[in-house]
Amino acid sequence: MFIGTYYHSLDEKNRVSVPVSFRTQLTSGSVVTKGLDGCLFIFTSESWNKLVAKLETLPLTSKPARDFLRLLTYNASPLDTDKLGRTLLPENLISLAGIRKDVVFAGALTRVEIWDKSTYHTYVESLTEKESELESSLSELGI
Amino acid sequence: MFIGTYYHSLDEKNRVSVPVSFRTQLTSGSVVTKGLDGCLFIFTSESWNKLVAKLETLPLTSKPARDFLRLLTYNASPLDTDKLGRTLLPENLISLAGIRKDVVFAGALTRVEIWDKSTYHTYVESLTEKESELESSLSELGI
DNA sequence: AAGTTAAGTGGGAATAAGTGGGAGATAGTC
DNA sequence: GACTATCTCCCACTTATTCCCACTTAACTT
Repeated sequence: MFIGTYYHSLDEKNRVSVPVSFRTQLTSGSVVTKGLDGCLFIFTSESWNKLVAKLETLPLTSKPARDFLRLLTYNASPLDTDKLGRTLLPENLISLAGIRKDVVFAGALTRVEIWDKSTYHTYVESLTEKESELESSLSELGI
Repeated sequence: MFIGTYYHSLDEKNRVSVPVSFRTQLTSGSVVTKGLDGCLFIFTSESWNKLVAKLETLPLTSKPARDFLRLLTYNASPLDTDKLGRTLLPENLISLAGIRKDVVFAGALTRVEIWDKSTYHTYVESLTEKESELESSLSELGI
């Protein structure tokens, strides 16, 4: 289970430290890819394999299926860490998430999200503003 | 499993480097052929055999089935690599995919897709535009 | 409060990968 | 049968990536 927010910085070689408390769970086989709302998702190998199993059932002959598959796989990259706990973010993911230097790691239970710091703050502010709307849509979901 | 995007260039002898992370999986018996949406497909011998098995069950009397089978088989070619990890792309596949010099290799789980760089960017932009529609398919898959 | 330990960041060196060119061999044609 | 052209294999150079080490900062313990 991933919770909490951690600030780190990207160095000139596109390396960033993975928060210590996430490291034991992000074992070999974890995958980082394009997420939603402007962030990146890190899947554990377990949750990534579940997703892959579903994606592999998609028919080759369906255009929307191909589009969808490519959206997830083209930008995916294995999350490897060096022995100091850093991972190398691919250029395409850095630009997709608009990451400059300051990076935010945020735990979202089953996955970790990576944000550019300023994008993150803008998003969190918009969350606060919409809090009351959120409550009503949440009750519809039965929470 | 193939994931990620890699840029390489075609030299004057129509050779192109296969991304390192794909090489161990693209063993002898792999096949490159005309793909869909303007790219080429590379299948591993395993995924190629599965596809062939499906194609063989298609009724001879179905025109679309015949068309699809011919599309894949007429242009298929074994993917051989030299000892530096380069493969020679046949002329017909190069022109089919509109490849000039800059080539994109993109992993799509069971297959690798080869794009001309500018065709690739055009396609990815079109993907971005319909991203919100595609996101709704996420929930259909239970993601 | 100070020392010790763990974590974050930066730089440099070694290694691997990408690209281009050349030489040798084979096949086809005159 | 010889010459030419094409294709394939091999080598070398340049660029990129990865690994390793050191320094700094922060946190925790005594």
